[in-house]
Amino acid sequence: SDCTVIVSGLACRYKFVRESRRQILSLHFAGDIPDLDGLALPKADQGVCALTPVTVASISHAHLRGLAAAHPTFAEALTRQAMVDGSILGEWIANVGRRFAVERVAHLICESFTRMRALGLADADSFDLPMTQADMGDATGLSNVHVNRTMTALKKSGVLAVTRRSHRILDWARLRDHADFNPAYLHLLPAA
Amino acid sequence: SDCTVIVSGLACRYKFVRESRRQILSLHFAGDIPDLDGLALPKADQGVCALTPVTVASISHAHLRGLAAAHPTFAEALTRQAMVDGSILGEWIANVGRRFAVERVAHLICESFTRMRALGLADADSFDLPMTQADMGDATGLSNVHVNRTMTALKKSGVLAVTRRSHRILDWARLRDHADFNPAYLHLLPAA
DNA sequence: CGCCCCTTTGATATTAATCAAGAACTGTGG
DNA sequence: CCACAGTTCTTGATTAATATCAAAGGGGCG
Repeated sequence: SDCTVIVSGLACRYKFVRESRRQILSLHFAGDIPDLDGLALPKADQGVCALTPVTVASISHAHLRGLAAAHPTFAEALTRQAMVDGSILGEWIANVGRRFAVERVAHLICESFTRMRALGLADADSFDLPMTQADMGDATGLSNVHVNRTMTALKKSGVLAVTRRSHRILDWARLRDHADFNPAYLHLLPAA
Repeated sequence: SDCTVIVSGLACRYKFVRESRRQILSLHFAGDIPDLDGLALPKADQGVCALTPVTVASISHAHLRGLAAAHPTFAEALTRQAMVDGSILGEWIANVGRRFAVERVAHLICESFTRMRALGLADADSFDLPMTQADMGDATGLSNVHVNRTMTALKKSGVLAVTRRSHRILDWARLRDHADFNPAYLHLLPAA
């Protein structure tokens, strides 16, 4: 009966298929509330876990509901966030359903970079994506091995350089093109 | 600035990847509001279309907001529905990302049957799923050809009989098992 | 009847998974 | 500082899953 707010670090929601295959459903950065749906749905059907060490805060559902009742703007922000989450989930379905491996991985990188940049967590051209390649596989529906080969290909093609999970974007236009990435679905507010 | 309520027929949300590959994101039956997110998000980034002839009703956002303000129970139902939608999207990501073709197709059938049954649109053991196999492919991230082979396999294995898009469930337990289907994510209210 | 759309089937090509092993890195304790 | 143990990354060889291409049947409908 509490919601979790990510304060720092990287978390994700996931589901298991047949107790063995993990699929990551969404990534959550500072400010996100991965289990917001717990407010309206009694029993959770998806897991939340940390991909890096994470610091979190808790807000009771009661408290959250109180805030929403007292401040309509807050309630609106909450539902808006829920809708954005849904929009991102939709893009992920398209990503795993209809994109090739290179496109999927590139898309994951584009999305992470764009979101982190919007949060001030990324530099103009480089950022830390602190997940393992196995995690990236679980996010894109690929095997860890294939993620590795795909990353190698992206590096060779010169759009990206990676050292110790720090990613440097060498050619954003081409990376975006590899990924078929259009940030509209993130519904970021026009550059503040 | 209107929301659409499905009154009858089958609709879906979808996205295109590179203008050529379609991915269906969700199915919508009578009572659903496929574009509810338009309430909080100004520009839609996903399409809605009919898979069968559909009758719809329109409600203006203003009206909807008025109803929500006047009747907290209604507002709650709305957000609850949005959360359930999100939960279903999550299961679809897992379906497309981590399941084999048979599992995906079987899962689509299990979900459709369960949802239609909950709405009184399906018989105890048979129902109409009025989408083409190409549509099923777009919903599961498979080619129409492979959907066909998979359906053939399901029919041969004796869990299902299909005539003219009318599906008869011959062995629900086994079908559910083929699909790795657990209806928890649908958050249906305990049998009324 | 004829046409169009959908389904079915076969042959082949492509994509990505799996298996296996070795290299590089991370952090740990001596 | 170094040896080490445990991950993670990388690479190769092989297999499995699914796409694509092509063409032939069916069914409904004007």
